[in-house]
Amino acid sequence: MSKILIIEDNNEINGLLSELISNIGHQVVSAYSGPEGLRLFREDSFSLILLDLMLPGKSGEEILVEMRSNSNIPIIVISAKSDIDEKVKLLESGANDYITKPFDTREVAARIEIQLRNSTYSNSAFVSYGELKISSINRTVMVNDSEIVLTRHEFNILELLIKHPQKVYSKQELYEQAWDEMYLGEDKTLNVHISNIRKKIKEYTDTEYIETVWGIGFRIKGLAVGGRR
Amino acid sequence: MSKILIIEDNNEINGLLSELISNIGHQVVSAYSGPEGLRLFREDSFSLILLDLMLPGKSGEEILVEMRSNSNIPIIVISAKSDIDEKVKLLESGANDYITKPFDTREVAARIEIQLRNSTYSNSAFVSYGELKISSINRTVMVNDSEIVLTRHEFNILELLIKHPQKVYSKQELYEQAWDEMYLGEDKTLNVHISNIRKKIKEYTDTEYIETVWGIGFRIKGLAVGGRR
DNA sequence: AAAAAAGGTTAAAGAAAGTGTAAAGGATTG
DNA sequence: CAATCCTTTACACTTTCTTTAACCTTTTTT
Repeated sequence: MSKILIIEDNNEINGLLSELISNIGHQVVSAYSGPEGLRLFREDSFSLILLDLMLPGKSGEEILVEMRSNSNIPIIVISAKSDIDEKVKLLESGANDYITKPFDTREVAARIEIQLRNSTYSNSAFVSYGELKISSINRTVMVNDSEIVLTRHEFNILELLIKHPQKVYSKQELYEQAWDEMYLGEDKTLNVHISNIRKKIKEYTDTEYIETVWGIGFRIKGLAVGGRR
Repeated sequence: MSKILIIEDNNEINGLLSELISNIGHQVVSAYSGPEGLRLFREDSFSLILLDLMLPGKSGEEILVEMRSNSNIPIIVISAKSDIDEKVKLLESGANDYITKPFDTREVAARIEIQLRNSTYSNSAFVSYGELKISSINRTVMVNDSEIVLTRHEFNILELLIKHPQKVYSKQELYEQAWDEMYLGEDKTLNVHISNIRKKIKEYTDTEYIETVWGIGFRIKGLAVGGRR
């Protein structure tokens, strides 16, 4: 089962797609505007995105480019525009498929499955964040194009943080998700691992990527300048 | 540059596609009938196939099914039929994309690039990886031109690893795919097989090809790596 | 500004995971 | 139905990772 994000302002169409995706056994999250879609994209992690072009707040084109700048998640554009120039432009700037409205639900379902099938084996499934680039399939992390080798737990931790930038992970959440075990409070183990990850990242950059959130846990530090302490 | 096979009986369209593909920098081979296309597919190795549906000799549907039975090569169907049932059926039976005639050449170009971009697929009779050369059809493995004889499970394991270099296979994935049976955790069997494969490979080379990923599983070791701990 | 609380770092002991050999147990085949 | 080959189990050994513990630093509270 995959988690799919629908970005579509029209309530009816959003509902229709949502139902369709549930029916073929996937989990759905709906966004009704560009910024909302981008926020969800950044905070959560999805296997595929269905993107409408005409959106309030921010156009689908802009969203596509923004998502492509640090992820190669499959994106299917759904649009009422049948303008061929637009279509080609979108496909060239990174959309994986382009479906014109009105669409047939079975065709949409089939095209979703094709994308999901492709991305399972494509060894290019990665997410970048600043100088970091992480591949879940290869379980590798690159810092400025140099590979750093992380152990199992180290990788799990960094993967969680990078795939959900902005999100603050409590120590308990981090522990339970990276270890898949109960967290029994007051444990320095996690700190040691965080320390080790930081040390490895520092071999290739001076930027600090893991931010400590006092009294709570950790998160990936925002890239934009002007961070507070 | 990729090698692309066009299977299309209409001379004019075949020529048009052929020119288009050359223009975007790929190599083209043209077939004008189903059987001819299949023969070329078997004899040569391509990165992608453009398949017309209405063909003399053998229908595009049949060809699709036949190719899919033993290959994951990206196949783009190009058809005059805009019948939605047909379209869905084809997409579900393994086509990667479906373009209806008349088509825009730029769109075709863009869709070809998308397929090539996501696929790591190779249709060669042999897959080579460094000094290893593996033939799925003959179920043989050569190391520096000397054949090593692997048992069924040994071959299945090495085949998986080599066909998806870089990808880390968890023990569970490896077991379930090589045995086609449920993995019930904590099993040393896989390790013994890995060990045996390594031993056989070592008869003819000093390079270590199978890398252990601690706590996870195994993968084929990168050929030119600069990783550090 | 001192005390208290939370986090950071290091090194080393201990736990967990992986390796390779050998032999037992199954399956297959002539 | 016996011989053979493959798979699995067992075990002693090696490697790597995780955790503990001690001590240090930073931040917050009083």
